[in-house]
Amino acid sequence: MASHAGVSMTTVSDVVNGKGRVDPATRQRVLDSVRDVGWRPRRSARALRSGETGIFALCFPRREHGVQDWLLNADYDMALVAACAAAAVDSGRQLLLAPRPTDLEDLARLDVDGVIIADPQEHDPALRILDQAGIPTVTVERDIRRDDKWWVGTDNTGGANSALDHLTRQGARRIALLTADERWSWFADTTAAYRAWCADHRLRPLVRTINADDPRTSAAEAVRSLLRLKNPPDAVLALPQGSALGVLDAAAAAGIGVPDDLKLIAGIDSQTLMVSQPPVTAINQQPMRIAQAAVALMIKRVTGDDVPGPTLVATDLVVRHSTASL
Amino acid sequence: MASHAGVSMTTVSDVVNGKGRVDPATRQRVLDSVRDVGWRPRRSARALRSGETGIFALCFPRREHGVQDWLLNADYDMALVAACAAAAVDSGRQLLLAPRPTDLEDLARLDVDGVIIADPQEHDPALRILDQAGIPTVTVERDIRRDDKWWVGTDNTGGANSALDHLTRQGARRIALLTADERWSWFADTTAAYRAWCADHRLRPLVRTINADDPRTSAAEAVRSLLRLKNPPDAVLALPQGSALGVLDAAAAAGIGVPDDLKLIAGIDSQTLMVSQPPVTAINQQPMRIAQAAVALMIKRVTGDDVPGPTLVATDLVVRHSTASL
DNA sequence: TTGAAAGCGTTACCAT
DNA sequence: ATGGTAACGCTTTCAA
Repeated sequence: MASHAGVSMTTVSDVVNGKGRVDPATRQRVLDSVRDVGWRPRRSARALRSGETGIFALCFPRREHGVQDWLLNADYDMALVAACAAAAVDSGRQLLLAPRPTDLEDLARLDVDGVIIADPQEHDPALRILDQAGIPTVTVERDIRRDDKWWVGTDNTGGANSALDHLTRQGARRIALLTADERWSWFADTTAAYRAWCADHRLRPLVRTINADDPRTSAAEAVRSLLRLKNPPDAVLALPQGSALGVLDAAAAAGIGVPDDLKLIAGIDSQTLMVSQPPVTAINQQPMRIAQAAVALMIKRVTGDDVPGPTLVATDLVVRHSTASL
Repeated sequence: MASHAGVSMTTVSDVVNGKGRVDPATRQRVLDSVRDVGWRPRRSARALRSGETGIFALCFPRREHGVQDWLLNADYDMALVAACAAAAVDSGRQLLLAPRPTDLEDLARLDVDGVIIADPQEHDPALRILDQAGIPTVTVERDIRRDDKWWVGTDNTGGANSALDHLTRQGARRIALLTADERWSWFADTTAAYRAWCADHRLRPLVRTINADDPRTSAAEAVRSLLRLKNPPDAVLALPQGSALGVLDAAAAAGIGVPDDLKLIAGIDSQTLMVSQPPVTAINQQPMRIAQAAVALMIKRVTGDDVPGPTLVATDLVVRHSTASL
């Protein structure tokens, strides 16, 4: 390449990196050669030289069923992935999709500038390994056992409050919560917010923990039992992805009308909730904003900027027919 | 690292690469040092040396609205991404998510062993650039203007035939097709298959091209006009993602019962079709198998193996209530 | 069984 | 304004 243009490697490097010290004529000659030869810089060589790969990794939890289903099949995850990739590209970087690193072997493969961990579990082992290896990490949602400011998360408390207030405004007097495994901050924080809200309003909390791996069926079961209470709920906040459909199933089976006899809000939005009968009001967790915030935070972390604390992203209540007042 | 273990770089390299020539004792000593020092090989250095990055890129079309929505919001794409990533990892590689390269700048950033192009358009410019740069490429679905065997695709013809046969078996006599821009092979091939099937069955084809960017509304409009025909269809095969819901909308608005008066099959499956009223029979395009095939093909391409021709993946008809017979 | 040295492509530094 | 050289961390080749 250098020889084709009749200049030194240094000059080529200066030209492609826009260093001002090259003579305009030389500069043009080099650029022409670059086009002619079809030359392009090798990322690996640059990475080796600079110590930076220009790549962030996004790691989803591994499911137990096998590698096939790393990613939850939720609309939320799709938006998160797409927006992370877009944000990475906007910053001149790229996004690698990887499974959670579980051992040093995995780490060896994962030669990136930073790792974004989606939905960390309590004491997430991947985080321990990454910390140990000194790889900059940012989590999407927080590891509930980790004291750390490098995370971006949904404002679960605000989301819960706006949902509960909305239900109250629509006439609900006894609101049940369907939650799941509290090792995830989403469930833990929202449940805490729900209890606090109930205390504020002098209401008795009505919480059922369901199985997030089989949300529809287990939500339906939970609602069936709730409806048999002597003082049954007139509204449900159904957190886990997919659980709202189970609530609809149970209501339909019991001849309970939604929203007339039972109002319903889903804790996370998805396309199915727009199509269901009736369409279900949902908390939009703003995956795109979360993704942008995560990448922005990662950039701060790798460039050495400090941050005062975690980033909270406000939710947005998408009102649909399942919470219409009569 | 080498000095910590008291051996040469060569030996370290041989140990971590499992070359058999090292003495077991030495080997163990090196492994211990690796653990102690927390050393891990740098991918960039290996890549520089070997010329292989161990990374494949998956490039989705850019939408016009901005970088935010590269990925279509379909379940199909989600599954494709996840399964490509999984397949890449299974082969010891990793998957990078990138926008379509549009110029040489983009290519410079994209230092990967191969690029998987999802849903190429007619004469996709990204393919031209990649070919020009000599970067191995595989497409998911085929560029209809490209004569090439390095693609994996859905068996659109088989899918169309099984859908049409199923409709016929369920009593349909006049089947309409909703398709879209035939620059995509999916629409082009399925439409051709539909016409051939009609010819075989001595039926007059009834085709409407709708706007895939606004599928629900434009499908509803198309169906509304179809229902006004003197000889209206009693079944619809609605190809574009989301169009089946528009068909349901139009039918409901016109007081036409599905499946009683109008049977419906969606050309691509999604979660919403399981929830809609009624649930809609759909062609499962097997995104996971497509993804596995794409990565497998890419591996063949980069390792120099030849292939006889493109890979076709069979579809699977998921029967739901919208095609029940009376 | 092990080691020394060259070289992958790039950029920083020091010379000219 | 430009060039030479070293160095980034690894693997391959050749030598001991």
